[in-house]
Amino acid sequence: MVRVESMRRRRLEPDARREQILSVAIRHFGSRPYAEVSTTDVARDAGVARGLVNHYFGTKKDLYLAVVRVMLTVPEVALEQLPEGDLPDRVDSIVGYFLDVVSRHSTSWLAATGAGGMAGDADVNQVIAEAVDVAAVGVLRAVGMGDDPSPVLRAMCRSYVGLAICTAQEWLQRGVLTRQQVHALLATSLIALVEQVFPVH
Amino acid sequence: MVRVESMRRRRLEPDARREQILSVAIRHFGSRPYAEVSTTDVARDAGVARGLVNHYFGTKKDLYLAVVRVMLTVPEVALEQLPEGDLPDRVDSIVGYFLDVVSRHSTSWLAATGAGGMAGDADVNQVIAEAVDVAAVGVLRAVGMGDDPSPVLRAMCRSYVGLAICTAQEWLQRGVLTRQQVHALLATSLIALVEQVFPVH
DNA sequence: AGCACTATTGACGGCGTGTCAATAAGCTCG
DNA sequence: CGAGCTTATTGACACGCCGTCAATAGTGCT
Repeated sequence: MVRVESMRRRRLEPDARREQILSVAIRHFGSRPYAEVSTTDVARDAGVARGLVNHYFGTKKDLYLAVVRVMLTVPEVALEQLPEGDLPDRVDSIVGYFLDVVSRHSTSWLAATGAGGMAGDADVNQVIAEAVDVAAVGVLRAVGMGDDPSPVLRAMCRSYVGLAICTAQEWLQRGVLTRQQVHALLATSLIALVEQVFPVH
Repeated sequence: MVRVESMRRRRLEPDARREQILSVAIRHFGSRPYAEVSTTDVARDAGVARGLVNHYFGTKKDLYLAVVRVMLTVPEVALEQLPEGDLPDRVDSIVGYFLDVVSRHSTSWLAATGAGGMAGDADVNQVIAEAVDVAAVGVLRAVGMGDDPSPVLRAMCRSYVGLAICTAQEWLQRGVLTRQQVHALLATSLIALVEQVFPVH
């Protein structure tokens, strides 16, 4: 059952080989927890010696970091849409867009965010923290407090992004909340923050 | 430099030995990420053969689960205080109590919650999810919607607990927010949820 | 003192990981 | 077309950590 290509060594461009291994790693880390994925599995599925994985992505954790980066950079793309209208409309659009993105590729997104921490590992936390921060500034721009936000404003908005992540996890993993309920919760929370908490500082 | 007691075997009651090993494990897992803690370290610091750790707590993950359970059961104690007064007063008291508990033993709490996931491990997630759920029903009781809350109400309040956890992490790990700002954010968010989102369902 | 119970040990086998010299695939040039 | 060179790729090595289990030795009891 082994392919003929795997009998003979195939020599690929470094970029192509790296991309191929990365895709296999994404599939594995997306469906199983970190500890249950071995670099041997990834190498075997990629039809490649295990040492090559270490050659392209140093350690196993580095490979995992690359995977998480790919999984989290997906939502960044279409934040360029500038919603017009008053505050409730803009909030509705940004919340709806977030729920769209999250529910589309829910499994990988859940794997990336649910991996939040990997038992307190510093590097993984930093990658997720950066993604949360860019999402926070995106939210700030969407609600009209965009240009050059203060550090405290950014921090508060990071907290809101944390709420959004937790609520989306609650929505997707357990089935108890409907999308409408999730939407209402996130929208009214954001409006309350923008109107009552953010202006004070 | 080795203690005289460690030269000779010491025989302890199972409960005492288990407690001793657990305390050492708490110290280690509280200061280092999961992967960087070996059962060899724990056993050596406890002055005990490594096999004994496996004998009391089956696998390494089971030991870690016991540690996380201890770290998370701390906040449950004094939720029995029933704050009287109108909604803002009750919200203020519950938020202040939460921030007190969290800031008191911040390191272990951060280790337990920041471990949120351990890279998607099912068992660890379930332990944290249970702690979040009991916190959610505590919040619901504190705000007066306590008796027999519906599943959707519990789910929404779990989301709010997620916001509280993320905000506390933001507060304790980075230093950008003050306690007053964190308090205001959590209080107004909870009030908005109670007044505008919860009643609809 | 001798004995039985059991807490405790130490070694064994296995797995996963990171490293590094050796190998061969594919391109270039005579 | 063949020799040579670059380098992508391999395979084996050593190390560390984990779970298991029979063997060992504390400790109380008769």
